[in-house]
Amino acid sequence: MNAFLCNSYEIMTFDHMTSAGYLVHHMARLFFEGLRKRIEPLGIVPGQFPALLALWQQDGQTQSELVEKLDVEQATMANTLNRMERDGLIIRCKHPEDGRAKIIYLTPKAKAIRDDAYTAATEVNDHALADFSNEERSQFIEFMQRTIMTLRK
Amino acid sequence: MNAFLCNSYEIMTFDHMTSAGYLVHHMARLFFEGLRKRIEPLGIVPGQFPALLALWQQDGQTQSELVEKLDVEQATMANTLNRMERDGLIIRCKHPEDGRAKIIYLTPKAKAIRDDAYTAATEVNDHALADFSNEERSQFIEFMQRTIMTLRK
DNA sequence: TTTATTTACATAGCACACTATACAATTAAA
DNA sequence: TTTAATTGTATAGTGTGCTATGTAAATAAA
Repeated sequence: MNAFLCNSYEIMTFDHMTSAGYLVHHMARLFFEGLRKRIEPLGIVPGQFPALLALWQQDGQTQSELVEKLDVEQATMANTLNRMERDGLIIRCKHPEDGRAKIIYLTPKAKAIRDDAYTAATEVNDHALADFSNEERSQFIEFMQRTIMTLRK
Repeated sequence: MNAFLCNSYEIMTFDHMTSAGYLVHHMARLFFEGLRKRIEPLGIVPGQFPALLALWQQDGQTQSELVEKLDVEQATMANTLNRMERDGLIIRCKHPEDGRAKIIYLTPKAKAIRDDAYTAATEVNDHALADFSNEERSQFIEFMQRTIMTLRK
């Protein structure tokens, strides 16, 4: 259980139960799947959530603005937007001033599911932190924010 | 910044900066990429890490044992093992008693990189939590363990 | 003993992350 | 003004997760 309980260096191993990276990865998969099940009825998938959040907050952004805000690679964003366009969640319009850029607009379908999507995401978060006190909860959030700041450099 | 600062319900939005799921997902991507860069010289990729950890700890396990320990789907494990076999990290041998099962053994190549891989993973964790006190660190780890327990049901 | 169920594994198909690369439009330098 | 560098987007290729499905071997039920 604890590395210090090992009786020799030879059998002392990297412990996945106390590795931050390992735990983060495991958590991420569980959150992702929890969200997937809840938003499936809405016709969206977890990978579309960040872009939807940004566009619900402010419709009509360019791809590069979304890339900046969501901290994903440009190619990832382009592919995600392709699927969202295919699924009737967004349309891409020409930018009036910049011939390279395109402006992303939400369709009525995407606008309509906003509140249900918020509810689904909140449910996942609440379930995950059900046994946390309010103080623990905000401390956990703060720890994660700090970690992200550090890793983004 | 804070939902309570919004002056009306209408413009109050789900905040990605305080959503546990959003933060976990972002963290996971950053850890993943940090590890990727460090273990690339070793000839392995982050998705192989969990299986390698389990096999470094105990060589010669079946696929179903790994699936159980790593909490991934059987298909995910099978595909990961396919790539590991292709990359010369493991070999699959017939199980002496069970004709369905196969036993996974590490190759010398996989055994040889163990210590360097531990070092790489430790570096990522230490970098991510560089500004955490020992107490904060263990609290963070405990929060994540609790979250995983809850989400696994 | 024959049949049904369960178990161990493989594969197909898809989502979503990445790097590497290409190209056209804009902006800066010469 | 012509050329060079930068910017916005798209696509190809790959890794790693998922679900759904198929198959052979082992076990349970009949």
